[in-house]
Amino acid sequence: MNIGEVAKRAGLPPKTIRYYEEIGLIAPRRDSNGYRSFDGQDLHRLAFLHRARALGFTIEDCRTLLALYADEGRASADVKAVAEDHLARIDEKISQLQSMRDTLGELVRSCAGDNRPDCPILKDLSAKP
Amino acid sequence: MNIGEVAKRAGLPPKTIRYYEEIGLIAPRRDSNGYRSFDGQDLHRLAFLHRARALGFTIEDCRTLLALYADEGRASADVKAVAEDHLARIDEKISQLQSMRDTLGELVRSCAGDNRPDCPILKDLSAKP
DNA sequence: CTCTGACCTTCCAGTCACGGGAACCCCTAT
DNA sequence: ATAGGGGTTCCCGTGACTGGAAGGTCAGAG
Repeated sequence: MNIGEVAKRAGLPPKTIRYYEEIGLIAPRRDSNGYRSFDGQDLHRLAFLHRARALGFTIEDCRTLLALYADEGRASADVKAVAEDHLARIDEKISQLQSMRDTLGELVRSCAGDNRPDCPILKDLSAKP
Repeated sequence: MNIGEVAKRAGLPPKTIRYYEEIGLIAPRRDSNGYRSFDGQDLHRLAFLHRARALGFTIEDCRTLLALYADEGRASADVKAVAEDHLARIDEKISQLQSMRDTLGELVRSCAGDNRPDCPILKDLSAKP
């Protein structure tokens, strides 16, 4: 499989696949003409990466997860630890965003949004602490 | 005021303040020795920026908001529009994260987390579509 | 007067996970 | 022979900073 074909199947842009090779997440072999040649296992790893990235895991998390996946003697606790850390980061991010959203929503709600200059949003932003 | 002093008062690192000057968000005058010299208005702008960034506005949003703030003839509708756009982006981000969180939470919940290798998390990541 | 240490300055590099684009090579079909 | 649609490498840019190096400035201590 050439890169275009595997890209379509894995649902990742060719650029991203080249990048993943560059940082050592995959290592497809090369044809005599220099083209990357992907086999089923490469595709499988790429699909894995696609799914893991869609769940928000960082590239380094993905590296760890791929290593655990390849390690038959892994402990599921190690996988779970990675996922739990990530989950905690997501939760933190969500609560930050929700706090922003609450404040901002209140400001938006209280702003007339007409052609007069008075604006509680600007008033809040410029409030002395 | 030197940069250290204004940094403390505005709650921003000196590095960030220099960066804000570089991209034209502030323009403090300079002392004869080359040191930046901040007045009350500079401090006020920096506090404004600090607050706006804390609400998640991008730097370009901040630039717009500062311009609107300075414009006595502004329409509050323009301010509200910026805030509403931003609010929409936040909501989208939150729902993305929550969808990740739901999936990931389910996976974590179903993983034994012991020293056996079987792991539903890896199973999910490596599932063929 | 010198020295120390805390400031300040600029400039350069790195972050994260790619994306755009240039310049060039390869393969197939017409 | 040529046109097109692949592929390749390399370099730059993204957002919003952060770290660090190399060096100028200033106040107080000895």
